[in-house]
Amino acid sequence: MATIKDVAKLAGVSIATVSRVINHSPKTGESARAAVNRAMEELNYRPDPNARALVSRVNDTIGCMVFDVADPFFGAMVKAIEIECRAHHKHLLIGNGSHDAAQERETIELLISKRCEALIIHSKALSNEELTAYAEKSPGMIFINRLLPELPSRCIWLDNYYGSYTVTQHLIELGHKHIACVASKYDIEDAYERIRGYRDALLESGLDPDEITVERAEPNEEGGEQAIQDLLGRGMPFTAVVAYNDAMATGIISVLIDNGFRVPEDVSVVGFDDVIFARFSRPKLTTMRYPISMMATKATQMALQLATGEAPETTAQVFRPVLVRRQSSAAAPQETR
Amino acid sequence: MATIKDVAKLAGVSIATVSRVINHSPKTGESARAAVNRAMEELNYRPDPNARALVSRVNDTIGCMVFDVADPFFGAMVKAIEIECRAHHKHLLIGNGSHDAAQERETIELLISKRCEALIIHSKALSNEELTAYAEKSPGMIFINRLLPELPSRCIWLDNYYGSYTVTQHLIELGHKHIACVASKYDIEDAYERIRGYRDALLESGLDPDEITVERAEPNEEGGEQAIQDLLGRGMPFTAVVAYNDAMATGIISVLIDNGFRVPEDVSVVGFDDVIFARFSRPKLTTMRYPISMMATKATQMALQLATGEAPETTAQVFRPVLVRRQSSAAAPQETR
DNA sequence: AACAAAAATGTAAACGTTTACATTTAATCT
DNA sequence: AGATTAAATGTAAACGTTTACATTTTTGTT
Repeated sequence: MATIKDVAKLAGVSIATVSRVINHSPKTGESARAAVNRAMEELNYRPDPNARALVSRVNDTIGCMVFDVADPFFGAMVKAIEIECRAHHKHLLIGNGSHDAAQERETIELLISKRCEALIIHSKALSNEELTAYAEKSPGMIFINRLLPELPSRCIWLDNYYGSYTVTQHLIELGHKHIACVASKYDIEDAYERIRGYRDALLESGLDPDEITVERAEPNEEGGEQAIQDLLGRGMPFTAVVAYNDAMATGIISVLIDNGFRVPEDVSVVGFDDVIFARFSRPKLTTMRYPISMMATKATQMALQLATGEAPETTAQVFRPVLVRRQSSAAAPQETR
Repeated sequence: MATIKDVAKLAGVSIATVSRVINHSPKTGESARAAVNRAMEELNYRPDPNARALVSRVNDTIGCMVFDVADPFFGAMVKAIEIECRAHHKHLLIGNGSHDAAQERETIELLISKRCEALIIHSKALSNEELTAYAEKSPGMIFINRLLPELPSRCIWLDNYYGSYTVTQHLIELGHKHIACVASKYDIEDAYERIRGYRDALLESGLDPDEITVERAEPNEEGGEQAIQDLLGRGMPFTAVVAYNDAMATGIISVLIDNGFRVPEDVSVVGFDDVIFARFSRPKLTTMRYPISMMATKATQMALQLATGEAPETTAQVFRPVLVRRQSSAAAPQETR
């Protein structure tokens, strides 16, 4: 592979001039610039990013850790980051966290040792303390879907409480009195917040506190199936279910239909996230739209600003989900069962 | 950030010794090794990957281009690659192609100029010639879902013809006589192959060639919706639809149900790919499973072998999809309509 | 035409590693 | 003990860039 020296020789100039042409320095002459460009073209020259990064300390790379790239939610997140990176001519390095503390740690360390300029981290398994420690060492690190009390300006956060409260409220307005909640079994803050939103909505509308029913499971389709089976098995008389996310909602609906319930005529089911397939499941899912693309775009911009030394925000960026009414929620059935 | 010199000084040895310890060279003494490790620990030292790559010419990075990370199919693909990378302690650089020739070119160039050791490319928009030219310059480049006539040993390919033939055959066995095909509108080989498989299955079972009906659209949910609307509008009396992929199948089912058809009682619909949500749509999709994870894993292994100079395969690796029977296909209705 | 100022170019020293080769130290053999 | 060999360590040169500083060339002024 051709080096800067080859280009310099062919163009009949010094390597410094070549470097200046490459970097669009204003102090290069017209003729030299043309000769260098021709030589670069002819040799199919590409600057070695390693050598460049070694001296200039920038490598145009931003790193990203997500729970699982194969999950549509994170797919949307990565896509938004990729688009923003492309716009800034940055490259995107990616790793999965898999909700495993060891793996998250390994992935973050990897990204750091790669000297990424900016880092966008979606951590589920690591403690606030550990993440705060990382952030203090890495100036361009931003957390998405996390709210670190020590470092709010580095965080992008969703108002989960509001979301869960709103969607529960929606069901209450439809006349439902027996509303169950199917939550994630993991001990992370958004899970708590969503349970809290559900609970408060119920309480504030004067429903019997005994109606509060929370079933927890793995936050995917199988988890949804399992949770609803448990609920059904317990003989709870619910007419609506607030699910932790769309995947769980899908599993819940699946089991419900298999057991002879109609959705939404007999039971309403609402999701959370509004992932790509929420629109195409049957019935189409009523859900809270998690503005993950916007959030990821914002995260990338913030991370990039941090990397260039600007202090973009002084406070946490919190986004609000919005209710998307589709077909899986409807008025409560008459109390005849 | 600490450098190797700092470590050397603190450990009281030369930088060469530190380097040997880092790289687990066998010729280091016990005591020196201990001292160096202690110093590295104390300084929280991490070797600069740029400097390392500059001299040793390896940067432990593999690059990957897909159509769209947010698409579940590619999510699964990227995940498999990521797992394989992790196992080999490689980092994963990623870019979208977006089915746009200019963007694909830009992304590939980016990956090449980053000096990735291995490259896994899923190109839709670039010609065989252009891809072959890239591959000849980049020793570690592997193509997935592409069959380059000049470079079969660099390709991982799915037998699309077989898949489409098989699933059409499945419908024929169920007694269907009026089977429509909804294909991708893009002029890429797998689209052709799938149409060919559908057509041959029909022909070989002695069905009237006039029954061959191919509607082409964007290969996503909207495209499926649109294609089936057109078909419905034309008043074709079909009882089954072979869709290009699961997303289109989902859109097709959606419109069909909205128009009062029952799936599969009135119309059977089959997909292709078996993406994550095929199992959770209603009715569950009968589809051909595209073994994308296996293929991506194989691609990564091949790319890595190529990068280390081994010539792993001499012929194209072709995989076969397998029929997954679920609920969206059933026996043809009696001929009473 | 001579000179100053501005513009263009070149020289050489970094950047943080790896590694061939030289040197020192330790171990083994006579 | 001295010679020989093996093991451990050090020295210094590369890798391909960027960039401060020095030098040359061009332009403009008188």
